[in-house]
Amino acid sequence: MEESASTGTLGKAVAVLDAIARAGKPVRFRDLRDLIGQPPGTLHRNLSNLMKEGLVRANPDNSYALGYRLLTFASVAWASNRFREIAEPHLRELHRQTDETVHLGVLEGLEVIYLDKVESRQAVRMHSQIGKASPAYCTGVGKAALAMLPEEERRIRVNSIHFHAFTPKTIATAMDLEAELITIGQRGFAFDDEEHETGIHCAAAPIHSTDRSFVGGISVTAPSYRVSRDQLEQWVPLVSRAANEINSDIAIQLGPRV
Amino acid sequence: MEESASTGTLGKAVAVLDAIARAGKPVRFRDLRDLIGQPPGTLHRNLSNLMKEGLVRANPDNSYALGYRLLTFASVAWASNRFREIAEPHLRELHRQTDETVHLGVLEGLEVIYLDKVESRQAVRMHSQIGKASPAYCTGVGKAALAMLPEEERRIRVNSIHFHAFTPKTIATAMDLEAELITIGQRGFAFDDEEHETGIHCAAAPIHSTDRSFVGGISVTAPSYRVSRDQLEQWVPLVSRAANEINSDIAIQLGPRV
DNA sequence: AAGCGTTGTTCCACATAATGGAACTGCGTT
DNA sequence: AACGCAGTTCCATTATGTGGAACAACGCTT
Repeated sequence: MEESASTGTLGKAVAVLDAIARAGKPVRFRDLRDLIGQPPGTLHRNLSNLMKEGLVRANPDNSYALGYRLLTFASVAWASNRFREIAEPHLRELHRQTDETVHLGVLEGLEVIYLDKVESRQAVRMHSQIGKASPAYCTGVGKAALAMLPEEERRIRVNSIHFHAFTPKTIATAMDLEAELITIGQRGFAFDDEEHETGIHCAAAPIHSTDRSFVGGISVTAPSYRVSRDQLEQWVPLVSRAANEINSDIAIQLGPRV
Repeated sequence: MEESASTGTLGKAVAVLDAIARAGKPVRFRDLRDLIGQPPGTLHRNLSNLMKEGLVRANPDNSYALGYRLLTFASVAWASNRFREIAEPHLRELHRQTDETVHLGVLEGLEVIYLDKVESRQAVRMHSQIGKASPAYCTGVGKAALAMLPEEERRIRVNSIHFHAFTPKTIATAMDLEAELITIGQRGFAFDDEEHETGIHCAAAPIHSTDRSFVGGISVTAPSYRVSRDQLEQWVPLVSRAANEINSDIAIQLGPRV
């Protein structure tokens, strides 16, 4: 009963996009060939088609980068996203209350994708993180979101994670994560205690559509040297309240049917 | 000698993405079917594949929206873009000098895609416009960029434009645009005199890679009621200087070969 | 509440488009 | 100048997408 049939031709094209994205810089033909193992003829045609569609861009030195059309698609995806729109005022309020960086993220497979961000120091480019994907198992938003999944679904996902210890405090086994998620599910909020990046911790709370087809979370993030664990814990009610308000706004605005 | 072969399967998948993007809001199956004319079976499979790849997302009410993975691709595309990176300090400087909104855009076919923006009033969401596509023929950046194309290429593009008079001042014929572009090419800068949106005008200057495989521009935009045409003209040297500095930085940093 | 029209889903014989090995081109290197 | 490798083109084979039609699910009307 294997249901996950391949996406055929499309999957191969997306694999090319993904390889370029993972590289994080322009890649040459040969590097791509090694990364995804497509024979030269096939890869060449894929790139050629992607370029015609504006999804890939060739530099004059025969290196390839992601195309500008992806920006346009993302711009629309972002602007027309209801969850983000509904959450926005609550992010601002939470930021006003804490004066620290507030994130909104959504769970996509095993990753959290950040949909929005409000940060104290506007000097840093605001959109630098929008769209960024991070592992769910070592981020506050990610753990809060995972904890909201139905038990069966949660277990499947947890068991397919490839753990990497980003810091000494990273939860690095399925068993530990499972235990942590149960705790988070019970108390309704999560911490990231320097699990992704040393010196950065956060408090997070889950948000979700009523049918949980969409799960995500919000968080308040701060450097450990400036904000104590105690302070973080004192913010939990604020974070939880914001999350609850978002949840209820979602339930109201997207209808009980959703 | 028709060279523009179709992109086959990929093209049809992208047509679906494009239709959803154009709608600017979640669309239902039937609407998509009408928009792109794919038979139900085909459309259903395309959507199914796009969803498996995370490029499309289904709402519980059977409407489809662009997927979160597009945000991630765009995030990488934006962060790893050298032109944007090189231009950034010059945008900031131009903003400092004028205290008005500064744009960086790149020409993609017949459209300008905005890569960056620095605006005076930070109250408005900064990334609201990043990735946005606008017609080239009625924007300052677009006209400046078109004017930099080799004559033959420019004429081909101008002749394939479908003009729409957004305002009474919009240039709406290929002949008028051609004349305007020649003028712009000679003097080295462009204005948008309320041609896209009544009450908004701007001064722009072209930027380009040395081989002109990439053309774009920067602009200073302001509402007419607050900034006079005279003021705009006085800013032209600043805009031109910033553009020239970007051009020379590009030439240096991306190498004479590029 | 039943029936009907609309909307979305599945299936399968067929046609088309993708595949990839191999031969080729051209650029950079010694 | 000749070598080697990155990148490109070609084409017979094969896998994949195609779309009509039959089917299922939903919601709206009577």
